[in-house]
Amino acid sequence: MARSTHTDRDFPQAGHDHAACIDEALAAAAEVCRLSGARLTELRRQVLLLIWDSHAPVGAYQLLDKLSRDGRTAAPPTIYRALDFLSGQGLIHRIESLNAYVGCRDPRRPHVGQFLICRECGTAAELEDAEIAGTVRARCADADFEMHHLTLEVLGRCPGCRRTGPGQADR
Amino acid sequence: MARSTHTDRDFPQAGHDHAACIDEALAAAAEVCRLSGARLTELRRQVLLLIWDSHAPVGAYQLLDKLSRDGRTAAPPTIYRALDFLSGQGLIHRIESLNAYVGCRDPRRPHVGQFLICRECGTAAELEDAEIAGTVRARCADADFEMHHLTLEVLGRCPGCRRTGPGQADR
DNA sequence: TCATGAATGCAACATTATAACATCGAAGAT
DNA sequence: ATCTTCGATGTTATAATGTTGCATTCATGA
Repeated sequence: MARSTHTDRDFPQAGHDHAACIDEALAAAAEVCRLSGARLTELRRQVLLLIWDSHAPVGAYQLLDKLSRDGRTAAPPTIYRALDFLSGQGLIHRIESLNAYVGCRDPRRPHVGQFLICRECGTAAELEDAEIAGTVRARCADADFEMHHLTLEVLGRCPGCRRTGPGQADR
Repeated sequence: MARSTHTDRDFPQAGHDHAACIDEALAAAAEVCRLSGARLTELRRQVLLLIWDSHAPVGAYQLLDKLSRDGRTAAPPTIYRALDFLSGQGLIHRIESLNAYVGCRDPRRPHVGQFLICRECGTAAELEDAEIAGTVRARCADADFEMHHLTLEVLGRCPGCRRTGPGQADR
């Protein structure tokens, strides 16, 4: 069966051009906020950048540490408000099974996130697969259940870590 | 499209015979533990019962309160150890998006849980749909990703709550 | 310039989960 | 029957994650 409409971007490779990811994320964020009339303040922009440090989900308190290291005073509400804003704009997703947050690769098109998350390197890839979403919707319809939000997270081992050998520790 | 092999039990109805659910859960638990050689102690049995108070996922500290009301002294590790044991035996599932725990309806057959969770009444229904699981596995294969664990949780509104009217508060 | 409301700073607190170590008790070995 | 052993439980403290409430600042439009 065809891969249907999932994103054309594959699992983030070790040596990819991450600066391009960051540039794209910032450009998309600016556009999304402009269209929605929301204010992408310096703080919010800064937090978004910190989240985009890598493709691995980051915890709220890790972000707090990073903010502090950047010289900004920050208490938990600071970061949680920024996270609320960013996720409200669809710029980031929360990974429920890790209590962590990751940048969205396609915020211009609203969608529910579907994630493959590597236990070894921490990297998360966003799937956004229409067939999965469709099947889940169909099952909800079967059950007469009104679907509001889907959480789909697969934990496992990414292509890169599989190549580097089998015996690594979890994280 | 056919419903494939998902469980024959539908969304738990308001007036169903819950005593039967409890009996079945206890019987299954006894059998599972007997087969695995694990010890279903009084404490663990008691916690399992408390979880089966309803089909709504319960938080660890709610369980602690219930245990205390039952006259048993209990600190957090008590409950978390029981939860670890029960989920290790496949007798309960953790709902990541709620930080809560719910009884498994078919512990004899190991599986990954897929849940429909009602925001209004809290009730969770376990799907265990082979088509969804198959599609997810296929996407992982496409991405050369080694799947270890799937978390699939749909938040929404259950048939019963839909019938009682549209304007209820979340929970 | 002023009024307004959103954004941020800040202190305290609530919730969820784990670590470390002591004690108890069931089950088999002697 | 008693001992030994190891898993299960008790207990205290603490870590990790998230929220409430209120004061202050700042951008924006009247």
